[in-house]
Amino acid sequence: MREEGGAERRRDPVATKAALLKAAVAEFAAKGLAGARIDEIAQRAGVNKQLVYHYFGSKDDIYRAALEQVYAEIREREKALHLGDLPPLAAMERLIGFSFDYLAEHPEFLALLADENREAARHIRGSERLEQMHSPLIALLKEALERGAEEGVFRRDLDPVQLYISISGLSYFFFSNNFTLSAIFGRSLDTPKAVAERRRHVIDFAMKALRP
Amino acid sequence: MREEGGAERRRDPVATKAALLKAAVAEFAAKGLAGARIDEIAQRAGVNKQLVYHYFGSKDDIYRAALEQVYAEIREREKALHLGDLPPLAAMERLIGFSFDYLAEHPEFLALLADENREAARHIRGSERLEQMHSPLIALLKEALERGAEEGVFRRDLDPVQLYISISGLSYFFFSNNFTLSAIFGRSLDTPKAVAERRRHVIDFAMKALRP
Amino acid sequence: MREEGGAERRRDPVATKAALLKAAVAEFAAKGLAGARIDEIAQRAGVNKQLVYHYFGSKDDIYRAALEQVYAEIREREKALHLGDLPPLAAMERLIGFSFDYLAEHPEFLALLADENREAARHIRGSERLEQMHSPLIALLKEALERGAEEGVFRRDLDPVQLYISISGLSYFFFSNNFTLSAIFGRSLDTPKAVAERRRHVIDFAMKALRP
Amino acid sequence: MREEGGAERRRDPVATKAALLKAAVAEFAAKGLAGARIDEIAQRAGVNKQLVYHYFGSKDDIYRAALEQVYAEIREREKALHLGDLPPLAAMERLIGFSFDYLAEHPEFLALLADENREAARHIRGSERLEQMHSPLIALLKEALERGAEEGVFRRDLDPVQLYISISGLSYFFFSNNFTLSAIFGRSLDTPKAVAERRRHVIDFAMKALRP
DNA sequence: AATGAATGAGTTTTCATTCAT
DNA sequence: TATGAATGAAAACTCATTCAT
Repeated sequence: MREEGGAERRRDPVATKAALLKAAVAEFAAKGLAGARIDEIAQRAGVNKQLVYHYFGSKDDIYRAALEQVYAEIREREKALHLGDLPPLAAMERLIGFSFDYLAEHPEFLALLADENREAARHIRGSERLEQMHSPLIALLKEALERGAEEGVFRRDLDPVQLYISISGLSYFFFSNNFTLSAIFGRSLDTPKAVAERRRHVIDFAMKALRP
Repeated sequence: MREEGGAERRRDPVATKAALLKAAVAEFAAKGLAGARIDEIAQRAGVNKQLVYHYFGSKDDIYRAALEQVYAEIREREKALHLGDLPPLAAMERLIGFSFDYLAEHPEFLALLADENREAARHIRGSERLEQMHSPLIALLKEALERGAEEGVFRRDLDPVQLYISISGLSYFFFSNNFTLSAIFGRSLDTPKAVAERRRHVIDFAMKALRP
Repeated sequence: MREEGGAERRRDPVATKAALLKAAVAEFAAKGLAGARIDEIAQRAGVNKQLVYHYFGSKDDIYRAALEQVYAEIREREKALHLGDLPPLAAMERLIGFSFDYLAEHPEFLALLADENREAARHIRGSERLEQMHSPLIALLKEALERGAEEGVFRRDLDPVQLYISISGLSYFFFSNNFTLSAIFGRSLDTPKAVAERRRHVIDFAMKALRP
Repeated sequence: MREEGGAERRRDPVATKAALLKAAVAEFAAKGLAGARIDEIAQRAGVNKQLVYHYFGSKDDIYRAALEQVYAEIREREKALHLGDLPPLAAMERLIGFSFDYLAEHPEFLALLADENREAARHIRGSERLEQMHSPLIALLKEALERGAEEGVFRRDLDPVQLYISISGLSYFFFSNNFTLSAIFGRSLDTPKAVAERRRHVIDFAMKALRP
């Protein structure tokens, strides 16, 4: 009864660290870097506050670790899409759908990025690890674009990075600003129906834009 | 002998309040609601901290005021576009370009929205004032879409709200996540050249998607 | 009953600051810089802890202020001796006696200096104010030595700074190390009798050393 | 595979304890009792923090051990002077010179004593061991004074304990307050030249004071 | 209207110490 | 003997807010 979730854990550094990281992602996503409380992270993880310092060093350090964690997770999932094995149109549609679904299911990812950007990405700027982590994705996209152009189903003049930003942006803005958009348009955008509708629109919109 | 320097502004409520609001927008944009400091806002405005309470009531209250302020500004600018007076294609292109340019020039707008969304828009949710402020925009967009469909230059099946979100998203994500995108792609996206390039891509991408 | 000493004091910045400084001298003397507690200083002064930060900035800053305070006090007292108006032998004896008595009555002065020296005087190093404060004393001593040499009662080859250090040292060490000396010699050196005995010894010892 | 580097010292209690004690002397001298960190002591000694508790019991206990250690060292050195074998004048001069040189070379001795005195010598008060350790020194001094008085080179009325305190004080104050003295007199007292000059002054001053 | 003084409740971080192996 | 994990109690410092003028 002393812990919120997870097995009985005493003197299990690996589990402790993982629990802290998970709790940190949740807390930072919910309140941002400034609003998050170390106390709360420790409590969510069911351990003593000092362990945050023992394992991570400082609030900034565990924040950085949380960021790397969520990036690693999404990249992991993208890798599992096996885009290279699909025909260009199918690959593109799967990627767009995945981008949408991932953001729908991982609001904490969005929240962490938003905060990090306000601080000009000072925690991850210049991280070679993150850069290497993302280059395969761009390579895959590039290859799909080329194959599609070959087959005559895609335009020839698309930059894969710009395309990635566009695909992400169509979904991202809907989720990141879901509440303010709902407020200014007086229309609930977080219902399952509204989400499904948006999903269709995004795929359709992007695919149309790729036509030659 | 009773004052030290700076512009004469003692006993000028209107100017004081405006100065506080401007300072608040800057401070909240830079640090978020939790990270912002009342002290700092007062200092930026060159007045005593207590006046924040005098004029606005509380931190949350001045935050809400800052939000309404930035929304009012962008809507003001959109109104000045006179989209209704242009042919559909031109109107659409102007709107897309404006959305891009406004975000480029008003990073504080982005920053405020990001924070408000993490808190589920609790400060502006249900604000009828904001809703009314935005309905003319949607009406204009709807009308442009209809005219364009009539002329055969736009698809028929587009929802103006979805389209607005898509147009905004293509620009928004680029700016809101400019720093993290730069970091993961190892490519500076905040140079004038990168911004101009993105602008071209966004207009081109969106216009292509609207084709019948 | 809410304050330890001093008059009722609300919204009296000068009195508040003075009370804090007095409390700081006592606390730092008793526990050293590292051992002193800001909380305790505020409590001793009967005010809120935050006022320490309001008026002084930080723990180090109020520590520096406490040091300057005790130096100012001793110099004030030395000035009141009017050594220049006395014949050389009398002037010297009065100075030696004063040095002894002041340390006897101001253990906090010793304690503060001890701590500051362990930190290589980092708080006062290079303080022009302190240097200027002390130069008149050395000038007076120099003049007394010269007059005494003229009259044939003092040796000719004495450096006033060295002499000052010697005079101070004979008293200082007795007080600064009173407890450890008592412990290793198994002899209480803090009784009135022991102090009086030491006083006689110091004056006698120093005056003998000055003979030509 | 179980150790990372450094000298072989696993399972060598004597060496471990000595390393801890040496590290403790350095740490306590540098930061005082309150400012010293158990963690730091362990790290300086290259062992686990828990061993401090294993071998010494608590922070106070290892502090006490450090104090006894430095006292034992200086007494050891004094014993090696063989003052009893020298003629009175030579013995006295050697003792004065030694007192000066030892303090010059052992700043940690001074630093430890200063802290212990602020706490009224609570760690060593009543230590019979220390008292016995020091009585031979006083006996030697007494005997030298008597022999000198016999020979007519020293005054007759000197108490050996007072004399010891005076001799020590002349050197001690110079070193213990070297930094604050440098600051208030605007004159570097820690250069080799200044130290040599002070050494001459101290010996000269004390020897002059002993003349009949 | 405007100010500076003052406060209480936090917040990150530190640290001596104990536990489990 | 030796280690790293874990803890509870505090410490410096912060901050939104209220008070008195």
